[in-house]
Amino acid sequence: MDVRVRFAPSPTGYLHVGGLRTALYNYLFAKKHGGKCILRIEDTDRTRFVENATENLIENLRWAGIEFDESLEKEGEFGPYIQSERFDLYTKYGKELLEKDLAYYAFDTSEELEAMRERLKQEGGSFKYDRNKMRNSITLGKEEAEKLIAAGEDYVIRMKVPEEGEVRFKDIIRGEVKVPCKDVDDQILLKSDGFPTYHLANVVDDHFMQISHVIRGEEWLPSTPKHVLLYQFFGWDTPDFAHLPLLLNEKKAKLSKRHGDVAVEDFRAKGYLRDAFVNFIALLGWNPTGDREIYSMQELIDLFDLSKVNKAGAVFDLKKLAWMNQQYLKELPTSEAVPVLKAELEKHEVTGLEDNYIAQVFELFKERVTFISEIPEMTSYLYTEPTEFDEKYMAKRWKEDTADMVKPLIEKLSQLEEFTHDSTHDLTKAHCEEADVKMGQLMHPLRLMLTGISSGAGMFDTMALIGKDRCIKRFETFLAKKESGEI
RNA sequence: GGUCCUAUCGACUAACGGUUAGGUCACCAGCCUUUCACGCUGGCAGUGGGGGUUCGAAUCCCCCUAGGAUCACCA
Repeated sequence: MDVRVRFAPSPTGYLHVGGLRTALYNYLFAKKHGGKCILRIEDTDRTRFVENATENLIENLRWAGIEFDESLEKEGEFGPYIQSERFDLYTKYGKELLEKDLAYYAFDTSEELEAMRERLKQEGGSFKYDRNKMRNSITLGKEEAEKLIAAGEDYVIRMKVPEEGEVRFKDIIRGEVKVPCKDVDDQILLKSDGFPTYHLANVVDDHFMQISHVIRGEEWLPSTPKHVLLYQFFGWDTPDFAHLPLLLNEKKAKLSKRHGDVAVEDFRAKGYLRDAFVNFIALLGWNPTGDREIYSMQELIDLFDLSKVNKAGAVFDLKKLAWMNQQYLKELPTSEAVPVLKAELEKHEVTGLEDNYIAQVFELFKERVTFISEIPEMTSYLYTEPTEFDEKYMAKRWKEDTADMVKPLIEKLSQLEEFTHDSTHDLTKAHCEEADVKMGQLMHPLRLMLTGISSGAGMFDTMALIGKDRCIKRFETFLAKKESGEI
């Protein structure tokens, strides 16, 4: 059988990380089996139309490295790939069900349905549609129903779930699932505006697009019996199902927009690296070996195994994501980092630096940060002379005699022709041996005078980056301030 | 409340009847070191409970408990 899978999001205006994981697994599965991965937009809810939502979706998926074999932008032979343009299909198959007596008209208003649910709640038990007590073509009779429709009354079409028996289906991840028919609701198939609900549209489209495997989130598991029944009603083959474990927040509830970031673009904006993010998402619910964390997209494809995906939900841990990002940041080619860092520096009004200089800054700081965006702030002393000096650091490292100890070294440094990491290092080392002081005794005061803070890259690298003239000037300024008692 | 799903360190996971239950994040300690990081080494920490099946159970079955999802003219 040809593998054909689809990612079928509704255009809500953003791509949820759970959606990205679903799209990714569909993609990995298709690639692994040499099949096709399809993108279908499910926009049957007219009330939720969002401008540019589809473009946003596609753009974010593309960023993640997920390319579809068939989509709105790349039509295959099973289009259209957006449900609002497949309207007639759903009408046709809704009608077919009506003719087969596997569906019926219902005229209940939302108030009447509300009242029914309230009543059912009082009685205890389920809240499913009470077919025999409501206003529909079963209680009213076909003729009366047609009269109402002719008179212009609003109606929906509901599926007629058998009263006896049970629905069974195989889930690749969970095994066999069974649900008694009496617990399956008479789902609305066609709404009063004539548009289909997800359930009808999804089944019809999956059938005609020849989808072989339905890979989606676990939230769809409870409605899958309805879908299976629909396949049976139509006499169509049922695809294989795989319901992915939910992505959870710290409280172990479904990750939702209410708490923190869930949109892929939020993570992008924060500066997460594409490969790191995708790697992390891929490992939520599955790990190919258990003794490795870093995998390329190609490795994920080669190793992907749907049947080994976890059943239990996975908590989305930002700390591990941060670690993952750092791992990728360390390996990021400097040429790719430079434009990003340059833009970040511009946000801090640092401009006019040579690419080569920015590259050196990145090299020195990539192992000290999670995001490139953190670099400008922690390297501000490279661009402007420090005016504040960490008091704790000063108290700890600047003693009575420090000025006198440091002056001879500064004098020697100022004589240096070549001011590089090696030359300053060699000179300082020789000086320390000669003067019989430990390197640390001088390194800290130098750092204090030059940067004002206690952390940063190696001192000799830092000096080389600041340059001889600026270094000497900062030493002198600091010493003068010390002498005048300003600091 | 009905239905369905789920249950290995705090978190992500490996072990698909036989391992001293492994790896990673986080945390702690040490090493490295001119600081901060990185890195390295070590440590803490887990099969929810009870019954079965079996020579042997994290793994298979049942019950309990706990969590979650779902029950819209949303997807």
